[in-house]
Amino acid sequence: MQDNSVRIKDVARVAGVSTSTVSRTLTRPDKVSRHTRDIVQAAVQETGYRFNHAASNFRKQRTGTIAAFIPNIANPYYPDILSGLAAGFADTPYTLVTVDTAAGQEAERLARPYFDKRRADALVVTAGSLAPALLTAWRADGQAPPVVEIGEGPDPAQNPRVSIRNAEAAAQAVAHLVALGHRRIGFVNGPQSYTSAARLAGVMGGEDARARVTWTTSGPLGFAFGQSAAREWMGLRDRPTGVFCATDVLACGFIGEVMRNGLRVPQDVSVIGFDDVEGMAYLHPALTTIRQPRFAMGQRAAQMVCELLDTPRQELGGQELGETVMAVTLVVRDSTGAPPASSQDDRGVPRARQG
Amino acid sequence: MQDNSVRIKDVARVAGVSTSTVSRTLTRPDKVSRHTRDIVQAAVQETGYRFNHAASNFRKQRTGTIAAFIPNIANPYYPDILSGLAAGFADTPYTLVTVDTAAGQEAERLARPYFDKRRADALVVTAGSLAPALLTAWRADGQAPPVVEIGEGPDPAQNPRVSIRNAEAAAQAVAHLVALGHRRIGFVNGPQSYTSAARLAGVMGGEDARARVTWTTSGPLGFAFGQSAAREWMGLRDRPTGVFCATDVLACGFIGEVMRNGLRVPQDVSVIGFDDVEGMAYLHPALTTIRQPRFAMGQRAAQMVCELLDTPRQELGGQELGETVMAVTLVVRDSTGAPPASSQDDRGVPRARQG
DNA sequence: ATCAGCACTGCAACCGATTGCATGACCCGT
DNA sequence: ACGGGTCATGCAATCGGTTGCAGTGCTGAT
Repeated sequence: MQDNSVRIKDVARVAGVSTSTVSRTLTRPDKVSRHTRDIVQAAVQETGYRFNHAASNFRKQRTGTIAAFIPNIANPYYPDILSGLAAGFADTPYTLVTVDTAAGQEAERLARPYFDKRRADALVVTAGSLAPALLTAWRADGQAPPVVEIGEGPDPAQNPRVSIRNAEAAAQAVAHLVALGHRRIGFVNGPQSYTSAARLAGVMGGEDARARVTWTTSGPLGFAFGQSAAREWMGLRDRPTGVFCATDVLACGFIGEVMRNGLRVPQDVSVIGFDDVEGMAYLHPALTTIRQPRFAMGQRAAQMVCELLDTPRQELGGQELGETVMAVTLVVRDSTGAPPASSQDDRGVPRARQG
Repeated sequence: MQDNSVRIKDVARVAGVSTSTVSRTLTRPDKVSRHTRDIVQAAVQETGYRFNHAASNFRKQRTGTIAAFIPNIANPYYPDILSGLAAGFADTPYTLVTVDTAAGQEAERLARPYFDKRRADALVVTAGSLAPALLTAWRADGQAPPVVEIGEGPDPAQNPRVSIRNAEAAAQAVAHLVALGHRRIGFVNGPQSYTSAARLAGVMGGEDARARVTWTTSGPLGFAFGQSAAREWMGLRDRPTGVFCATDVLACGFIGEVMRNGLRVPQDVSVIGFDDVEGMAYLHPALTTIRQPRFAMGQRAAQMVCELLDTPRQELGGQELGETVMAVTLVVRDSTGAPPASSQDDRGVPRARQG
């Protein structure tokens, strides 16, 4: 009843039809008459046949694999993206393979092999996982499978992409601080990248926002740099009263260090993060942040991949899918508030000395 | 020079040998004469041939895939495990596929398909990702690939396993609190599982430790339950002065809520976590915890998988590999300290009313 | 009655590497 | 010089579905 060596030909024998018919019954039931279909299905039951994806994929010259590159799996930004991708591929025949490129450090060794149609049917590359130049070069190889990008990247997009408006979102974060009355604002940015450039542009965007941003710094994503940014901030003469961190993780490291030094958040300094990563709502203070719909972004990317793959080579495939831009949300929690009283009087351009 | 349609037979033609020879040159160079090998390798260069793993795997009736099941990818416990696994498989022909089983909720749909040699060459199942009963049942299927377990599980181990001594480690955490002078100790445990049972056993292990544990609770892993545990704790009459949380995430949620209510850590309550998850060292206060060597555990598991797969069916394979037990480390940071003065006098069995 | 058109099914080649078995060359001991 | 052994290599079947093409039978229109 359920031997491990049941093949399509065994089913065919039992059903008294050819393997072609069994194959068709399994993959395109509409091409087979109702009668035959029933017979074959009964035979499948009787034999305990289980479909062999590997063989099918091989014959079809596909892999059934989608590779997703992420810069650092330890960064809590990615789990939701991956869940979204997984959800998006859940009812498809595709298997998701996640590759941590160590922020691109190991890209040559780990990612390069996937730029080959025989290794993956499509690729999902998240911002920061691969130098854009490498992506372009490898993508041009001819052997490369289609790619879908997630996050900020070169404009216009070379591939279908799902993203957010980083500049606008960053501006929104700054606006939140300004609305609370902050007149000296700091910005802790991530390392040089399209993403950080966009966010910086957003922060510096408005005439009057720019005047209020008195301090910016940038460094590697991760708690450690949040911590050093806090140290830097503490050493400042006219400390910004509101600090926007380009990432919740940075914000978390920043807040921890600031509090360790006896300062209070938001009484002494307001901090707003970005991403709305898991857990930050449970800290004290709960982190105010800009939420990215990461799950939905992953899911949408998966959907794009499927469209790309289902669409026969009729058109350029990629170009038509274009870019899906998702909305972010300001999530106000407890890490932002009015600036300390001593700086309440400040207006416009910050003064050189604190009152 | 580099067409996408270069196959082994093209290389053979260019080299003037048979495909068998090319294949052997590629996979078992020692079976080919030095002379021929050079010729073939030159032909490989010239043609730009790239090996087709899918075809190779298919012919060899393997998949080249190792599936790893984890309960929840959003839990910061797993990234390091996955990195370790990835590192362990880095120089092997295996591809790691990560499957989030939603704590086993979706196991039937997501994990079951992999219990089939045609889907994966081996499985890595982490504690909590799959009900042990399902694992046993599916494993017995005959079609199932070998599995390696990570974490606590049924004793004796049915499969090769890498683990830590959860009971001892938990006892160590309690001992740390006791050594600091705590006489009323609380334990916030995870949901019912082999892991939580072992930790509870450890907590309750010693005669005198048991007397000191005045409160235990258990619930789902995650920040939210850490928070509710804190609320529960705050409502207690004779609050434990030291609390051991079975997970850093629980500890984090616990501390956040406690501080939000104006209490200080460790001045008012000491909290020790478990795992040493990323980021917890940057919080305020930095979390004292028991470190699990997660990366090494993943790496060791990968190594076991390879041994299992390399070893021909000569012996039972699994049984001989047994269990690798790794050492944990107490990492003392700032979330634990002496109990508050008001409870310093407490000795031995806690009193019913606070002095 | 005839035939185009359609629906269904079978035949057999095919995806690309692997490998058991056969072959031929050559070596060695007796 | 011959039988047995070793080494290197080639032949061809094989892994398990898939699919282009051809064949069969039936319907409906003329």
